[in-house]
Amino acid sequence: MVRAISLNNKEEFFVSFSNFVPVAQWIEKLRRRFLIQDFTPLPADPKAIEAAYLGIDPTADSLHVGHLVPLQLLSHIGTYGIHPIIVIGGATARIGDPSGRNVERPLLPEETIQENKKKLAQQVQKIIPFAFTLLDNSEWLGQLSLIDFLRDIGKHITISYLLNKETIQSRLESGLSFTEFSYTLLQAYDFYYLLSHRNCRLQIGGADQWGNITTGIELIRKRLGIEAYGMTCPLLTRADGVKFGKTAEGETIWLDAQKTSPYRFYQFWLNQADAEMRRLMGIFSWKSEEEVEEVLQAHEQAPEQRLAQRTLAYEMTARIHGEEIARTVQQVSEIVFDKGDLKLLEEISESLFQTVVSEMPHYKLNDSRPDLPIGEALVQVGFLRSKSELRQLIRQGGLSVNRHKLQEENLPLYRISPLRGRFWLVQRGKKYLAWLEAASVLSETSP
RNA sequence: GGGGAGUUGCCGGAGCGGUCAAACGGGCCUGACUGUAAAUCAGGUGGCGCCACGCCUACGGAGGUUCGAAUCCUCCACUCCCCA
Repeated sequence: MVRAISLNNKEEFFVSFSNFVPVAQWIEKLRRRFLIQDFTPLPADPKAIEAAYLGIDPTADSLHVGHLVPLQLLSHIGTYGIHPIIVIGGATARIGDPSGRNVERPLLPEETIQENKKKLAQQVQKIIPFAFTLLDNSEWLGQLSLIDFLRDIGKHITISYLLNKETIQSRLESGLSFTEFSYTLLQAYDFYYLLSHRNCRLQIGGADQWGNITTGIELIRKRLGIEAYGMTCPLLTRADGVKFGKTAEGETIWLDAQKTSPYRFYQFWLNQADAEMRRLMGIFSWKSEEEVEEVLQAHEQAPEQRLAQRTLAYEMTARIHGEEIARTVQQVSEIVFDKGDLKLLEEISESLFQTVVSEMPHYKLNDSRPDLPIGEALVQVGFLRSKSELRQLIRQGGLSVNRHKLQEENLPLYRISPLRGRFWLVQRGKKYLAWLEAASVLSETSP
């Protein structure tokens, strides 16, 4: 049985610390960055590891911010001289990993997986800042015949071993197909294959991957008599238990600009709580420990400046979307929040104004009646869900147009003069800002 | 195969013939306080309307009993538990 060294158990940690000095040093660094949850006993000499791998199944067409955590861990390990390997699970995505799931996954069509694979590969390039190897496990799993699999792999792992896995046990009652049950073995085979062909001895993953990782280690030990290693990063949750990378409303923050605009992406980081910043900067920032410390110190001097959030938000946006876009969305955020003066919006250049509009949520009217009531416009366009919500907001003073609190739902929209002849800055609550664009005068098709 | 329990709003969970658009808690939304933080407090949280009053749609699905059903009956579907 593979034993975990849990960081919750300090005594055990320090035992391992004294046993494996060089590796223990970088473990300690990673620990201070909150990047490690558990790991198996590791060899003292990092050369014994050579390469480390992380598997990602192309089950969606983009990575989201949650994926960044294991990717950062892998990257950091890379900086200690261990070659990173990313395995895109083209084959395993066709099966579906039951870990951390309480219902059977729907099977994905082959074309979708192929498209997802390409997109994820591109995104990974942006995240790992140096050379790494990218593989697709269909390369070897596709070759594997069922009979060979059962003889060579299945024979080494007992059912009771698998049934003891927490991820499998928790699904036994709610239903687990044989297909998903087999997933663990396929991932174990990945590890076995990578060790055999790439001399990769370390697998990393999220905490939910622990069971899959240790099965691989077990398989390698039994078949080859070689020791392999595993390491997991924490699954980030916020104080309230919501998965990190999802907003409170359940919206996922994707890396793909089409799915999550760079403005939203920037705002996501900017809105993080002070108390989380040490951990978040440790995990996500490439700044050195000293630099992070400096930022946090400065932040504490004047928390209202939100320096830590701004710093991280900029860094992350620049990494994923590029410096130029990062600068733009930062500027846009400042224009609409900090210096929320409408005059400024009238004064900036047309192209900058266009950028502001296109970066932010944007609703377009197609009703050009001159007496269109403002409330109706906002509901029609989807900014508000219903008239009930509209009234509710007005009653509480949570709705404004061009920075003026709205008090009357039936006020004709055009009574409020739009910015630049056709835009209104509409605001719901404190943070949700969007643009409402007037219907073009030519398309007068409304009844 | 036999016996038992259950399916309620975003979630958990009350309700067991009318006063139920459904207690309570969580979540979420909004407000106050602030720093686009946290904590706290307050209001709201099916939809619509001429909004302190009314209408429509809702308590797994389909029928039925009744002046009246989330609540009773029948059938169907699904879930869980115990015994074989």
